[in-house]
Order: sequence, then structure tokens, then C-alpha cells
Amino acid sequence: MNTAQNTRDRIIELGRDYMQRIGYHSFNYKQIALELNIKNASIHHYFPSKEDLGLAVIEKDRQDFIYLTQKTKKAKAMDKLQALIASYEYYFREGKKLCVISTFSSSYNEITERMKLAVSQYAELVTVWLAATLKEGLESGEFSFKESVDDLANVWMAMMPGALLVGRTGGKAAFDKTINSLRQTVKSS
Amino acid sequence: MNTAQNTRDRIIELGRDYMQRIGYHSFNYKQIALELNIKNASIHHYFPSKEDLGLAVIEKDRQDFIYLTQKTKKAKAMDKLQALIASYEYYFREGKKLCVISTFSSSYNEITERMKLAVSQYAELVTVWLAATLKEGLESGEFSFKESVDDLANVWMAMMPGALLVGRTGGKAAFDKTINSLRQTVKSS
DNA sequence: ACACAACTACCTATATGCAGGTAGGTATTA
DNA sequence: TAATACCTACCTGCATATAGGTAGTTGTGT
Repeated sequence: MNTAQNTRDRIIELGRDYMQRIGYHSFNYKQIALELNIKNASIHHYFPSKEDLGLAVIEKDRQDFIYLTQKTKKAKAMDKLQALIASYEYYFREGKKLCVISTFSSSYNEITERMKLAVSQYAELVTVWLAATLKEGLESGEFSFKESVDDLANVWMAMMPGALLVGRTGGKAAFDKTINSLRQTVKSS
Repeated sequence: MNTAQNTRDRIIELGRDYMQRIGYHSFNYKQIALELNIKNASIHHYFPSKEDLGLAVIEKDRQDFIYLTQKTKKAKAMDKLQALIASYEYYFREGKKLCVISTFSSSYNEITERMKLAVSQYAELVTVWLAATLKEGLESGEFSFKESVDDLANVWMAMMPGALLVGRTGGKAAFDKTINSLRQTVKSS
């Protein structure tokens, strides 16, 4: 997904990266202005307010997720889940980042209504996809678990960002353990 | 634990509350100065730097956790876990707060080394207590699960804050579902 | 083919506001 | 009289945002 061609796209990519690392509010225009060799004001040319950039980052990430789901459309259920896990492993490896959803969830009480809506809808989209994928794997006999599909989708939604948080304080070992436990949830009994 | 008598303690309590709601960096001295009817500079009298207050908040929360473990020392394993869960339910109910550990984990890449150490040690303390409690319940026959005690402790460490994050975007229903699934982990087959 | 209008992608300079922090003073209590 | 618990009055730095300008490009009518 790192196909940033023009300045606008590069701002979104860099912005997303910083936000995932240090959070939406700690991130500032100066950092990316410096890296892109443009001025602070030029970022305002593309994104008049910080909220605009925040929304663009959420939308970009949502598009990337949709792309991931389409790319794996014909894969086995486990491979679909593994594709998602892989991106989380990438986040952790590259600077202990959080995912975009948990980044904005962390700042949820201090973002605008439009942003809250955007994150919530994005989170719902992922939840629905997870539930569908779990159901698919269950029906094909690939998975085995006792919880309801919806409940397990919820568990995944909580544990994936949870693993990233735990990994920040507990290091790679803690992160890996959590992800492994997560994989086991579809192979219980 | 809300037994704030003197100004110093009240600053810690209010500081903790704000940090859990909006994060360590978004929180500022003015807010609590206003609520306590003192001036910004007076907070610096007790906590010369923001880091000092951050460390005090972590330490206070750690003490509260230790108090919880001692209060439930002779309780059944499930009641111990339930006591911890209850505080998370309280966090969610009262303003969609995060727990202190996940609050600082969220800001992990932008806090000082001393704070990182304090959070990590605190997280380790909780993990160890969880593992001990899970082991206790398993050996007494109260619990039943197939994972290793350490792995399941890790799952709890990830899912409790995860539930709070999920609850922010998905509302009370999502939070409750996740917590229920968490409870089921000690009763699987 | 050429003049001119309009747009894109930046720039400089500056306003505004706020956050963390300090210096030094006062009032109260032990 | 010394410590404690505040205060007033600042400084500094930085972050978001705006106003207004320039250089180059693209489109359009005659």
C-alpha cells in the first residue's frame, strides 16, 4: 500500500505512520513537513484542518483493509485471518505502532464527532468481515470453536489491538504469545 | 479508593481520572487547577514536572491494585477475577475511561524512560497475579481451560483493555460481549 | 497562434492561543 | 522562625491556522 506518488498521498501515508506511533494528538504537521521538505502551510493547502487529515487517514486505512479482503477473497479462512495478523505483526515490528482503529479509539474522547463516526463505522466493517470469515471457516470444517461467530469476532477485535498494547510493555515475547493464543481460538476442542 | 483528603492526593486522583479519559498528553494542569480552585503554579509545587505527576498516578494505581489483591486474598479465584473485571466495568461506565496501564501503553512511544519502566513493571505485576489466580482456580477445580496459565494470563492482559477500546467504538453491547467472552475462557470444556 | 483567465502547488509571514514551567511573594500554621 | 501551601506575574516555545503572494501549468476564445 505504500505507493505514495504525489504530495497529498505522501502526507496521508506519513501522517498515518506517525499517528500509529505516537497518537493523533501528539502527531504534528512540522514532522511531516520536514520529512517532505515542504512548509507547514503547504499541508494546510491539502488538509485545511487537522481533522481533515485524520479523516483522510482513517479512509485510506479503510480502503487498504477493503483491498486486503478482496485480495484474499478466494483464500482459505485461516489464510484470510493470517493476512490480517500479518499486518499487526508488521505494525509491532515497525516501531510498536498501533492499528489505526485502536489509535483513534485511544483518543476517542477527544476527537470530533465526524471522526468518531468514521472510526466506529470502520471498526464495524472489520467486525462484520471477521464474523463472516469465522463462519466460513467453521462451516468448511477448517475451524472449530464453541462460541458464537459474533462473540468470537468481538474477541478478535479486542485481542488484536490488545496484543499491540501488551507488546509495548511486555516486549515481543508477550506480543507473540498473545497472537498465538488468538490463533488457538479457532482451534479449540 | 477515592479517599482524597489533601490537595496533593486530590491532584493525583483528578489527574488519573483525566488521563484515563483523554490520555496523558491531552490532559493538562489547567483542568484540574480549575476543579480544585487552585492555580496552575500550585500544581507545580507538588509535582515539579508533568512526569512527576504521571509517575505518581501510576504508583497510586499500582497501590490500589495491590490493595485489591489483598482485600480478595481469601476469596475464590473467580471472585478475584471478578473484582478486577468490576473495576473495568466501572471505567467503561464512568466516561469510557481506559485503565491506567493501557492509558500509558497508548502513549508508550512518547513518555520518558522512567515512566515506561513504571508501567511495564506494573503490567508485569498484574500479569503475575493473574497467572497465580488462574493457577489457583485451575488446581481447585473451579476453572477449566487447556491453555497454559501464563498464556491465559496474557490473554486477559490483552482482552481487558481491548474490551475498553472496543467499547468506545462499539458501545456497551460490544464491551459486555467481550467481557463475557473473557469470563468464558476459564470455563472452556 | 496568442492572449488571458483560472488553477495547482507551493511559499513567507504572522496571528492566536495554550501548555509547561519558573521566580519570587504572602499568609498560615507548627 | 521555618516550613507549608498557596499566590501573582511572567517567560518560552510550540501547534494550528490564516492571509496573501508567486511561479508554473492548463484551458479557452478569437
